[in-house]
Amino acid sequence: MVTTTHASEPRGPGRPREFALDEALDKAIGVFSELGYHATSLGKLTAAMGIAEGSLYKAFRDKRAVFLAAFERYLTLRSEQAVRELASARTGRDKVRAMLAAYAEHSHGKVGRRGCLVVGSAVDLASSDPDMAKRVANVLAGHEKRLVEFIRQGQADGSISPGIDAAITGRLLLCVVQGMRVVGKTGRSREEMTSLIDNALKVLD
Amino acid sequence: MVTTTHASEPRGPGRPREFALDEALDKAIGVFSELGYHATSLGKLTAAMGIAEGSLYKAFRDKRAVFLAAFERYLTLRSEQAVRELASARTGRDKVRAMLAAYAEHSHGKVGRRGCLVVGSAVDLASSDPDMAKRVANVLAGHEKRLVEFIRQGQADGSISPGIDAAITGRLLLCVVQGMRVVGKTGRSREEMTSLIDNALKVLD
DNA sequence: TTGATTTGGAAGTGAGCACTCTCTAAATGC
DNA sequence: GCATTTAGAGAGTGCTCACTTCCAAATCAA
Repeated sequence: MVTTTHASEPRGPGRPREFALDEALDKAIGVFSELGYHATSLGKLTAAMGIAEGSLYKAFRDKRAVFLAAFERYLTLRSEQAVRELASARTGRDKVRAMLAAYAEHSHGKVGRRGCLVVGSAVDLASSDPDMAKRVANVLAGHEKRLVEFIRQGQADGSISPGIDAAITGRLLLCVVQGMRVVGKTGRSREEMTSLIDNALKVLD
Repeated sequence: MVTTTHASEPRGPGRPREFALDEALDKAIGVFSELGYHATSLGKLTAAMGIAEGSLYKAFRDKRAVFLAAFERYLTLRSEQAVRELASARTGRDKVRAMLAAYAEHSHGKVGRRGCLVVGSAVDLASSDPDMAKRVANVLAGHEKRLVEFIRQGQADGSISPGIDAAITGRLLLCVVQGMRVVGKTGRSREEMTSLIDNALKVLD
């Protein structure tokens, strides 16, 4: 089977890997998101990924390396999805709205209960793993920067009031979307989350 | 010394407890908030609380019971503090502002990095401990209800626009404050957090 | 004082953890 | 086809975990 992200690798010697790395990582994302890093034992991890412990340690140095790979893949997937969902948005305001809508969709029902891997990392690992803390901080800073850019763009295209402070408002909206992820962990409906969007957009006026 | 919350207990027979329960719980709140439930070992817990394992198990059934007691005390302390900080607020708008300000004060610097025990519980225990999940959901629902009441009060006293939907706006503000706690874990300055307050209040117009 | 009762504290215990070893299977290259 | 290389899988390993046990110390009721 396909071994890594690229289908046609320049196959070397040795027995080929029997499982798809990315698919296994997708399962890992699920367990880590649901239980957090510390509560996820290797038994649960291998059971979810569908591979034996030995095989997992052939592919990754240790548990932390698995988490790191899952974390990076999570970011890639979410980023790709964001690009898709923002494609149709033209004005800066539409882009902000699309971003809020994307978070609303991820913050209700089963997926909402599962939670966000970034938020989970921030809570579970930030104090014990300085490197992970830095990564999480970078991700949130990136989201913040993107929101600020959307706001500036909106101020340029006229869809957002020129009177507001883009930096502060961007940070505020970062809090809104991260907060949606936390509140979504307590089991909320789609309507409860999507109804927030238009109200949140009032900070752009 | 004093053993429990009430100084003058009707002392029974036996050797008196040598440590103050509430003070020990305050230390427990610190460790649990910083590391989360699963990453907090009994060794770290007893070291922080300043008591031996045997003594801890005399006072609590198990680790979960310690966490539960710390959780309840955390809620009590925060609630008492909230009452104090809201005392001077007269209008509904002022009460909402005071609540945002309180969260901003807890979401920067060292305390911000330590994180919120409720948010931590939501992320670390919600999926593995249904009872804790329910407790967290109840706490957030309580905060939401309070915010909604403040908004309704503000609409009655004229400090908040009567045109807005109190239920939705209250939920939105809940996301804002919980999000501040998440973002605050990545190390933010006081100014970064307090500057959000006035911008967030625009959703009341 | 004496006996009952409870705490303090350290040593001990079984379970579960992350991780490794070993052996077999399956691929490539000469 | 044989040597080499890598993957798969399960048994094994040492360690840490939550939790218990045991005994000395401290207090109260008689």
